[in-house]
Amino acid sequence: MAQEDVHLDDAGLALDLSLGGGGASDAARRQGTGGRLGRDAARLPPSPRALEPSLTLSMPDEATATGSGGGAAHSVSSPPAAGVKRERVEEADGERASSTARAEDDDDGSTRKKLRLTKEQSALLEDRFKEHSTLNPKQKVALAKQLNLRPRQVEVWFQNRRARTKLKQTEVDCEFLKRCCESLTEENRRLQRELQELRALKFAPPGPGPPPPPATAPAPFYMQLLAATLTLCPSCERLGGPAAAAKADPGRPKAAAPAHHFFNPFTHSAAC
DNA sequence: TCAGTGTAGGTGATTACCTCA
DNA sequence: GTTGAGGTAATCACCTACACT
Repeated sequence: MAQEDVHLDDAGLALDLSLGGGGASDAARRQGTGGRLGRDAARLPPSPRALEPSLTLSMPDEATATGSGGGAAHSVSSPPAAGVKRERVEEADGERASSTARAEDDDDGSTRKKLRLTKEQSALLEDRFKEHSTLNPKQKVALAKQLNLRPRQVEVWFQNRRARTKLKQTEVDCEFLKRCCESLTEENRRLQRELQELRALKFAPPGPGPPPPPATAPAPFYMQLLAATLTLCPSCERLGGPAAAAKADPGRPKAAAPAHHFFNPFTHSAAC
């Protein structure tokens, strides 16, 4: 993605928004254009462990799930001479492959398998993630057992889910800031125009009739957004909104918020 | 219309590093 | 100060969907 910069020079406020990332192709990334290259360059080429195939493409109930004779293609013992893609092609019935708790290391040892969770597994993981974005070891083992996965797989799934959720939120935040900046720019232009008009009026000869009332522009977009998104400081628990205050401290009276401590949702900091 | 191909995006897995008890 | 567990960040590698020829 191209970098986008937003400047608000007119208002004496400058803010650069870099909306980067996601632009690197697989090929580019494989050539080491990633941001962590400096720290991780030493791990190229990949360690033997990275090349270890750790999982298989078998369904726990594939005999019944596929309902056809094509299920044998998932077998671990099938000759993997041509690598993973051949195995995918051989999934004639289109059933999504899944790793299972029974998964074992592949005999082949040349490439690691790309596995897909079933819809049911993904749905349950999503449900659990909505409840809690982290799992304690007990929950992890229980969920793994329920899904017929290894605890490590559940752990990895949650790690990736957290990372990608955060990434999406960052993108949303960037978009929000971008719109804020656009709104500020427009507001600044409007104020500049207004100032010019006032200056012109000051030096204009007095005319008959009362001066026109000041134009009441609607609240600028950024103000509306800020009002909608700013919450009160969670660290000092001085939450202004009734719902937020009740959530933070149900025992606290709703009116017991003497000072407003605005919380910046982007920096996760408060001015208190 | 169909097959082959290139590409972008999604996602499971790995690795290095950081934080904290 | 050391250690182990669990977290994040970055990345790899595979797979799929889709556009294009």
